[in-house]
Amino acid sequence: MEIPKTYDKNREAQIYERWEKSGYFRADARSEKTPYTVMIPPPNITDKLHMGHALNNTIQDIMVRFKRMNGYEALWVPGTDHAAISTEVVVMKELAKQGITKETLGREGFLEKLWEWNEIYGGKIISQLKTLGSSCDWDRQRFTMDDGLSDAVLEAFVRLYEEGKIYRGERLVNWCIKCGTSISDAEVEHEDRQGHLYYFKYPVAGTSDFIPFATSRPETMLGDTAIAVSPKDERYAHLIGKTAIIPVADNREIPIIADHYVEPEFGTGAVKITPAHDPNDFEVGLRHKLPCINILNGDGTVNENGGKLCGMPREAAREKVIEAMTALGLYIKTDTITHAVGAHDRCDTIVEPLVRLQWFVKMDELAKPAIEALESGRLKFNRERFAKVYMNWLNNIRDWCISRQLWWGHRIPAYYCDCGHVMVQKTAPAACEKCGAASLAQDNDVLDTWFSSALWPFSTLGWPEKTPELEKFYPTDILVTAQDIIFFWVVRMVFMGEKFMGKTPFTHVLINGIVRDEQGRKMSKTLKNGIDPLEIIEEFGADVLRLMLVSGNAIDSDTRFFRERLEPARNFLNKLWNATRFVMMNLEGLGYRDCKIASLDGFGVEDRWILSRCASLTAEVTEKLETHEIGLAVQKIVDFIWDELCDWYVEMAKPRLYGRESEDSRRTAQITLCNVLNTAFKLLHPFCPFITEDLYLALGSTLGGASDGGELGETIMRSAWPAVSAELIDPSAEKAIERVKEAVRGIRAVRTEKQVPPSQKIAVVIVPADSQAKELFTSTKAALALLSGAGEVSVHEPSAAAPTGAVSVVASGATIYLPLDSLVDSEKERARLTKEKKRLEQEIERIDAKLGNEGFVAKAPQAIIEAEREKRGNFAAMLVKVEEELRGV
RNA sequence: GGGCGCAUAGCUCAGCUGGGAGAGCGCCUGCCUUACAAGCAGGAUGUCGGAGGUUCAAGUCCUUCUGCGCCCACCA
Repeated sequence: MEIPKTYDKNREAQIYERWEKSGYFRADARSEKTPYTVMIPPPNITDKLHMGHALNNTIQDIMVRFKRMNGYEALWVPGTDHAAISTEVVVMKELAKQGITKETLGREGFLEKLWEWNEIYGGKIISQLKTLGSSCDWDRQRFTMDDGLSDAVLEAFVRLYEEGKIYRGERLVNWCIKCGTSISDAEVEHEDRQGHLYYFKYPVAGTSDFIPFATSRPETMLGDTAIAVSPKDERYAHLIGKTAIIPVADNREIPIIADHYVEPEFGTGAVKITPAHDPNDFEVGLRHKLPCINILNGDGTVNENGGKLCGMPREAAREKVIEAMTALGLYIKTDTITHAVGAHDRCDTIVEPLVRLQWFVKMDELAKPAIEALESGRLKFNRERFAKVYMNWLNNIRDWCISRQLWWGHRIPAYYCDCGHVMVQKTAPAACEKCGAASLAQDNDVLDTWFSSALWPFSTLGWPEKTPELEKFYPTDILVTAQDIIFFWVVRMVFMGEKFMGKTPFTHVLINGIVRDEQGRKMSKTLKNGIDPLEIIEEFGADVLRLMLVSGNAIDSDTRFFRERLEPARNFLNKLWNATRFVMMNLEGLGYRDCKIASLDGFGVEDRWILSRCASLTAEVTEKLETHEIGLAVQKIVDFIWDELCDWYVEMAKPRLYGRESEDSRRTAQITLCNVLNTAFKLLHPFCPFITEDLYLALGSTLGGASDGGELGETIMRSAWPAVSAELIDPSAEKAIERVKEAVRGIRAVRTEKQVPPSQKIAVVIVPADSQAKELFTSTKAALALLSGAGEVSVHEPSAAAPTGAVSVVASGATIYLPLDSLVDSEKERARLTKEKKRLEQEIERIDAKLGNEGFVAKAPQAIIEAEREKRGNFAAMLVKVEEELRGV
């Protein structure tokens, strides 16, 4: 049988295609099995997927595949997000290259372009997810703007409106002058920037007095409607109630008021109040019933309220105001300060607070069940600190501005009549229900993209229809996402889920870290440091990428992407490939059609050892996956396969496989290898789905195409997860093999020290510590010989005398003699044994100190104390042997 | 202003509920041993950031300091 020496990664595509064709990814709403549901965080159709998506989707796939093999009706719903503003910006940029603007195309024409874009990028994303191996149920693929989800959005909007939880009002919103739309608080990024703090003074009407103040935005003087001072501030007490004059605004007079918002220590202790352009001032304005003068247009230019400055951009207007005030002798000074300014997260333009008529979701009542969900434990985060982030946001939540002055998105279902009546309903009304007029205008705005994603866990299952899917698969089990969208998305899904479904949309939130570049920077388009997952998959295969992404990192911490980190992953898969290849080459004459083990009769101690280790591994990996400790789970699998299985057991089995021992022993080695490999394939399958499928099927067909209820049958992904077989766990076999390993390591070390080449087979004499050890070394003689490069191994009686002219190695179960004749140098032997003696004495001393400590003996757990005593006994016995040897040298 | 994270071998990082410091890469030595040189065997390397504390026992828990990084926030 010809099997290539390395795994062919190009087979991944075929394997995926077969899975898809066979319907293995489908979940059935009518199944009797317990559901396990995961909703993909729908990637934005702005671009193809990046490395962060690769990690995020790998984690989801691991959980889904794990649960599917565990007998759950596992459903992973895939889909994409229209990403309102982000996509609109990207498409506008593309169109600009052709000299087209959205205005020239008109609303209809522009939306057509966006749907075309969606065809291309939505498709790319889906094909990337498939390349990665994602086992999504593609029959259920959704898009946030498809008909069903759009209907859900309308339904949610109308219901919230009817309950008074959505309202329209003039509020101060974050306005992006570049995008020409309002944005939510969450979309504003604060950063410290250098700026100026300008000091001016206004004359106080009817007096010769002036009131000084500081501002970082002088142009807003045009919209000032008061000057506020602290009620406790004696300096200005006499001015309260008087009016100040704004010379640059046609000498408009504004009241001087007292408000606790003012900090007397900052600036001059007096603050100009511009309710239309500052959130604090807006609040002050409400308290004092001040007028609100909006001085800016949506594009950032000064409007008609700015008088002579009308039409001027905000920066230019600022200069003009400063000039004018200086000319009037009302300028005092300028300080340089660093202060936090808000910028739009999509375009980095400084956000302008503006009063606008917008739609809002009233958050106070909606937030309560979301807070309660976490407090009651219905909702859990993988790390406590993420729960804190979630809580902090909810406890300080403000109303959510949901209207956006864009075209790409769900258009707000509000219809306006000239008579002033407003109708909010799912379908356009034929006429005004109040005055009967037929000419109605729909609201021009669309909804914040997160409004539709907030409904994702149930809108994807058919809500508001009562579908069997919704009944079966909601609520979902786990949400895997990154920390940066806890407020944007996680919080909102929770309160919408609580609101419309009466249930928390998921029980576990698994926050994964960010994939950074090798310098630890975030991968971004501007830095051009992004790495395309497809390129990596092309070169190494999806299994290698997946393995690398989840290895060697805690799931919640950020990880750096190095190409060098791919190699260990590739090497490991190559190791597994070759180990399997080796086993398959040695299966001749087995005569079994599967690899089940009914009884351990006739199995060697090394067989029982590896089966025991494999059973422990199964238990550990299962437990780690249940608790979402993915990195720890995969590490255990890799260590087991490479170290215990390949480096020890396979080597130990060789003499038996090569037919140098009995036919029965060969068969038990074969069956053990098949059994352990089969388990290893399954445990590794969620992480590396392709290679494990290939090997599982190859091993199955070598055994004769066994078909016993799916085992080694048609696909690994629908096979049963290995059962945790407690009966296979055998501490005595594990202890025994540890003794053999210790002996082998001792011999190898001596060989290296004496520079005996591997080709030189040396004789080994073993004097076991007791009769049990004698039996052990007798039965593993051939394996030990192979592992230590020995020509002949003879096991003597426990009481046998030491051979002369030999190097001795004292191990736990035996003293081993290597008759190396000419190589033996008694000086060196004495030194070596003395060193060993010292080491043992130190160990014993350390344990004695511990056991001599009253506190330890009184308070430490019994098992810990016992283990220390046992170790001491072992060291003491070895010390006696070493001293004996020392006397003989 | 508030909150959080990180600091462990030359590098990148594991180390879950406290019980004798680990992996990969790199480095040194020797090997093409009939599965694998993408490999095998042997080896060197750490006051687990500093200082206190709790405990029989601290990389692990508490306090504090230092240095990086992140998030939230309306000081004009």
